[in-house]
Amino acid sequence: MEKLFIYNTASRKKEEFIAQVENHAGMYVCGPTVYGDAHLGHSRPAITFDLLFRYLTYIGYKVRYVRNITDVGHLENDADEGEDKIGKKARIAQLEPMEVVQYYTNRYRENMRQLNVLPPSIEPQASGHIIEQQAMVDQILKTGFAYEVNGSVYFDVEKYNTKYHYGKLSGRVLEDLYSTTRELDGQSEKKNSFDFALWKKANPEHIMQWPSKWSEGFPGWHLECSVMSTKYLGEVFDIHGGGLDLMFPHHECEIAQSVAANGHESVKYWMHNNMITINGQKMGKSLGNFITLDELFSGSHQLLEKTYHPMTIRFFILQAHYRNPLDFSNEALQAAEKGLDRLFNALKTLHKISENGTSSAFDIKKWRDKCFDAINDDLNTPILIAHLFDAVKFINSVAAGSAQITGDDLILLRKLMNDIIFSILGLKNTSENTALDEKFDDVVSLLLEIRQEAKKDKNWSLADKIRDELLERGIVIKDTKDGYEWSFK
RNA sequence: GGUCGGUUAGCCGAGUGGUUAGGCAACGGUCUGCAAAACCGUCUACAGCGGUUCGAAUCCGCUACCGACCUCCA
Repeated sequence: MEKLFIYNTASRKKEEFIAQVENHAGMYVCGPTVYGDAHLGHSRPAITFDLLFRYLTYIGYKVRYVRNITDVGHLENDADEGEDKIGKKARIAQLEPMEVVQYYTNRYRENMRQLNVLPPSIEPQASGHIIEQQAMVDQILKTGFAYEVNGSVYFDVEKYNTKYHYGKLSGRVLEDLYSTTRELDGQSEKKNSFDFALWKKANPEHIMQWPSKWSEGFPGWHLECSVMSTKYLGEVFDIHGGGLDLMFPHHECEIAQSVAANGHESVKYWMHNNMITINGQKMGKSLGNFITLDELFSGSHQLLEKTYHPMTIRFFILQAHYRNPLDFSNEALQAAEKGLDRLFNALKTLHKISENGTSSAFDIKKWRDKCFDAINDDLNTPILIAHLFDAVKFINSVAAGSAQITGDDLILLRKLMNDIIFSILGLKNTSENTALDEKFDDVVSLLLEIRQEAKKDKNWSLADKIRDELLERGIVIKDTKDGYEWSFK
């Protein structure tokens, strides 16, 4: 099996991935809070961990991938005084909270499908695990790291920190938090402002609440991940992923909860993807500077110069390393689009060319090792893609007759290119047609056949007319050596 | 203010103590009725100032600038 090294946020080092259970890998990734459409930022963790999911599977692990849907307990603004995000949306839209949840969950899944992100093995919802969350609150109360006030239960960070280190993941020291954590307006029920809710008593008008021994209420946001990861992956599991912005306080709180409840940590490898920025600033819902995925795919945002195919987005994201920030721009996206086209054209060429020599001008086995070294090095897809373009150049040279390839090498190169591009990187051909498109393709092809005949008769005015008129309707004609190609503008 | 990270050619974006990352754009060429596309070739940068070293863009220090987290966030 390939030796995979991944950067563990907990140790700030690249570590060899060694599974808890041989040949099995467990992954938990923080999914979306379903109160709005997914934006470009959401695509990064989805694609990053989809890549990991695919790669672990590819190299032979049986992977259980859990990605949650947050549908309750996630508060707006201040951690304790804010309104539940789903509840707020439901109130404004005059819908049942679960209608909001269902609507945005469906849309999220559709966007993920478009990005060719595989569905996780399990996609649990917080609202479906209220009982388990209550059990964990109980457990933490029992071990003494939580306290109850007026029907709400809070995690006692200060007490926890006397025995363990609260802040170890994000490198925070509790003493600093005293001065940097914002004080709440009015009197808080909490002993300290950095304590966080495990169970919140709901106001009577709160539309999402469940009975419990403490109060009619709802679980705290951080709890769901601790509970659902444990339930489906065990008390100790391999990988926990999520956006860098969740490291503190969300993941820190998860660690504290697990340790308080079970006496030990659950996660072996913490992985965090970096942010997507726009004009150098983080793209986020609360900042109002985000572009939704639907807007990207349809070009309907004022910042967009054109529509972008979901695969362009995927390739754009894979061309940067997941731990570095990635800045959005039309120019960068269009560069990715053209590069991806070039890659797929070469792939098409690769299946057309045939053996043309007794030795190859390109050491395929060495190239293979370089590709896997790249991805094994903390999923370094930019390097991997750079290697793919080395192969592209070679393939084109073979097609042009200026390089040789043996039959065995051709078979090997085809397999490797397919494996890397489709199975591992999860890219899809952008010109894949549906049944409806085939009819359309037929009609356009008919016009282009007529144009070919006109060209043969040197009837340039008719040939140009067809080309120009189609262009006016958004269809671009490209003549090739042995025919033509067309695409939408 | 605290903590952490970053500053790479026109743009995006990797990486390494000494040898061309890659993509896009640009330029030159091949092909072509024209155009586009495609293909081939060219383009050698690492914020500033010190230090370590035979050698640093790569390690260390300082300065400047940028960002993330510290409140919900992918």
